[in-house]
Amino acid sequence: MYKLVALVGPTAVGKTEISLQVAEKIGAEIISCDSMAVYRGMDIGTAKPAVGERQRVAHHMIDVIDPDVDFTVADYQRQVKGLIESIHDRGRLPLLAGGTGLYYQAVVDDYNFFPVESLQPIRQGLEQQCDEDGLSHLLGRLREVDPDYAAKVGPNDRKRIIRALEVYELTGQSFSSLQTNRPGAYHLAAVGLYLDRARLYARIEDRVDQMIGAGLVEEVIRLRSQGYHAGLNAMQALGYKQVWAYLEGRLDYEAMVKAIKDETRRFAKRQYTWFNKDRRIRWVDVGAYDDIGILVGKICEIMDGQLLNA
RNA sequence: GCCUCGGUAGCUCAGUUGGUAGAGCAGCGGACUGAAAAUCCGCGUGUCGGUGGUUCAAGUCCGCCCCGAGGCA
Repeated sequence: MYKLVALVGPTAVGKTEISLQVAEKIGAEIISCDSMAVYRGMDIGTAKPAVGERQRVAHHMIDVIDPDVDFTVADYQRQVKGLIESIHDRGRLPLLAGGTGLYYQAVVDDYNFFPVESLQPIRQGLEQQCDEDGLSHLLGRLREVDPDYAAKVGPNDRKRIIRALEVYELTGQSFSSLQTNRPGAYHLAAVGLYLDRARLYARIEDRVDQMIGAGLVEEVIRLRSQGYHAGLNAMQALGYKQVWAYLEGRLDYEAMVKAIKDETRRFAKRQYTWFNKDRRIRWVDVGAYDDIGILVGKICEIMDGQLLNA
């Protein structure tokens, strides 16, 4: 069984520098656990580690595809599984570092994703039916083929209702019956970086201002000139979505900046909600340390302890 | 000094002829298996500036005080 070390936490908590130092100290390679850092050309708004930082420690799952390519949690998991193996083969440790809860969970709990050919035509058909007959009609159909999931999903959760029907059409099996996992798939050591809301929110505001100062708007203009459009999944990323709205005249400049900050704060809150659920994560209060070296030492100590007990 | 307007949730404000208060934004809690930085669900969080009256009952009426903005001297 492979060892897997994870460092998670909300956006702007300081993951990048801490994870670099942890990786250097424990001899790890970093596997980015970030759904938006996979896209090339989206650098400023995703706060990717700088090129120099990526030379300090080997990084994976950053800049792996262009923004108009479909990329899913299943793609992510498949690639990361391979990386964990090859990193161990090199005699190093894999450090899963980031803030995308679903991607983290899909790896550490080894979610079961069945193989499918093409899902877009079926999904688009369902989208169209939803527009024509209404979402409640689709929910009614879901009740017939997967009553468990129909009872669980929110009646307005269009994405999940459509997805569940899509899975049924693809596999002939109910969505809920296919949702299996293996929580003990790795020897896991997981640390969460915590910072109280007041300080985290102040950091978020600063960072958004910095991103804009560093040319976030110009980055989106460049993506637009390269032919990418606002409807892409990649462009739903925080910051990018609001800049597009600004460029298309749907938000004025001030409202754009406010929207990015507001949405980023809410995102950080959702990240806490997600990671709080995983009881294996040991939380470290970043705000309690003035010296990052001591903080890193503490994190490594916790990780060592978890790996020994595994 | 006098006059006017204002002081209600974190912010901006609403609050009929008196019946212990509600909107937006912000915030908080939760869910989450192929879009996840996505998507969805739930929750008003309050010395109504202070104080003394009138009243069965005061955010609403009266007195005094405090604070802010403007006006007149």
